[in-house]
Amino acid sequence: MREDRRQLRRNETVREILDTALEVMAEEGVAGLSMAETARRMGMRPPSLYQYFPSKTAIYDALFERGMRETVGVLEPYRAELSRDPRGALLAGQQATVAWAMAHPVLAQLLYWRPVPGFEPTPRAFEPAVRQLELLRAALRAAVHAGQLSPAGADEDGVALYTSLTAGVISQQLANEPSAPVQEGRFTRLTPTAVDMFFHFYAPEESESDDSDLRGRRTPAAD
Amino acid sequence: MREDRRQLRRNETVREILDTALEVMAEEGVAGLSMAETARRMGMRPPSLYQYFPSKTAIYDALFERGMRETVGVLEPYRAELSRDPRGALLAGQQATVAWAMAHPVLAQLLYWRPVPGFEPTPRAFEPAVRQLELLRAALRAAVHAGQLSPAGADEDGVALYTSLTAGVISQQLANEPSAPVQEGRFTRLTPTAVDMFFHFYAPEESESDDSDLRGRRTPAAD
DNA sequence: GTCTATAGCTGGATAGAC
DNA sequence: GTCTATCCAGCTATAGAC
Repeated sequence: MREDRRQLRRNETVREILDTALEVMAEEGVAGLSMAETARRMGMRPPSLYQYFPSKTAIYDALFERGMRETVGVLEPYRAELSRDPRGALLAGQQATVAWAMAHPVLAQLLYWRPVPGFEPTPRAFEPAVRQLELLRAALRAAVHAGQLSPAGADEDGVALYTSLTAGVISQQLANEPSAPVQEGRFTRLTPTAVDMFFHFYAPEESESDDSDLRGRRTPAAD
Repeated sequence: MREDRRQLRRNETVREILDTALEVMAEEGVAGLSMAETARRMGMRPPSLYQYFPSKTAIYDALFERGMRETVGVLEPYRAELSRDPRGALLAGQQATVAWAMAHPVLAQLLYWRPVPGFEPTPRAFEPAVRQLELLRAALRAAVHAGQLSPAGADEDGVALYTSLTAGVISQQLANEPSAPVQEGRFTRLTPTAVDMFFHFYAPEESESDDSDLRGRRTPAAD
C-alpha cells in the first residue's frame, strides 16, 4: 500500500489543481469555474488537466468532498469537551463552523447552496455530511443527558432547526456582507445568541417551576 | 402619460421574456441562463432580444426586482392584522414568505443567495428589499408595543436574527429537499416552531416572575 | 421591430505525436 | 505525462438590410 514517488507527485498535482480551481471560482463565481483557465494558471495546457480529472464535474465533486471533510474536521477538537460540557462544545463548534465558512466562502457556497447547474455530489463526496449530522445529533443527545436540553431538542425537528440556524447565519452573511470579519459581521456575530436562543427554547423542564410546560415542547400549536 | 397600444404590446413582450428566462433558469440553473435559448423558446432570433434588454445582466436585474416586489407583495395582506395581533401577523407573513420561496425557487435563489458570477443588483432593483426590512422592523416594534416581545427583539440584532431564521429555513429546504411541499418539508414545516423560538427568546419581562432577567436580554455573555 | 449574417470569443473535450 | 492541433459547440453582442 506504499505511495511511491510517482504517486506522491501526482497527489501533489491534484491538490494544486483543486487549489487553483478554488482561486478561479473565487474570482469568477462558483459556477464560473473553467478548466482552461485553471490549466493556464498552472502553466499547463488545458488537455493535461484531463489526466487528473475526467471532467469539470469531477473537480466540483472533489471540492465538495474536500469541503465536507474540512467542516467535519473543524468540529473534531470539540468532541473531547462533549462529555464535560455539551452546550459549551456545541457553541464552540458552531463558532468554528461559521468562522470556517467565512474563511472559505467558495467551498461554503458549494456546500450550503446549489449554485452549479448540472452538479449533484456523488454519494462518496456526500458521506462526510452524513457523519457530520450524526455528530451533531450525538452532541445534542449529550446535552439532553447532561440536563442542558429537553429531549425534544435532539429529535429530528430539533436537529433540523439547529442546522437551519447554522445555514441561516452563514447564508445571510455570505449574501449580504461577505467580507466582514466573523466577530463583526451583522449576522455571524450573532452566533452565540442563536445558540442561546435554541437552548432557551428547548430548556429542560425544571421541577420547581410551574410554567415549565410552556417550554421545550416539541411542536407548539401555533397555526 | 398614457400607454398606447405600442407600449402595451412592448410591456407584454418584456413580461414574456422574463417568464421564459425563468423557465430556462429552472432547467439549466440560475447561473445557466442563456439569451440565445430564451429567444429560441419564444420563436425569436437572439438579436431581437436586445431590443428589450441591453444585456444578460439587465435580465437578471429585472428578475431580481420582480422577485423583491413579489416577496414584499406577499406580506401586504398581513399589514392590517399588525395592529390587532402583531405576533400572529408575523407568523402568517413568515409562512407566506416561505411558501412563496418554495413556489418560486429560481427567484428565491436569486434573492437569497448569490449564484450568478458577475451580477450585483442595481440600487433600483434592491429598493424593495429595503422596504421589506423596514416592514419587518415595524412589525417587530408593533409586537413590542403589544407586550408580545421584549424591546431587544426589535433592535438591530433582533431583526438580523429574524431574517437569519427565514433565510436558514428556506436555504436548507431549497438545498436539500427542493421539491417537498411546504407543509411536509423537513425544514419548511418548522416555520411556526422557528417563530415560536424567536418569541420565546425575546419574551417580555413578566413582573411577577423572578427569573425574568434571564430572558430577552440583548446579547447574552456567552463567549 | 424583426431579421440575416457574422464577428469574436471561450469553452469542454479528444486524438495522437513526443 | 505533457504537449500541439483541432473539433465542435455554445455564447454575447453588433451591423446593417428589410
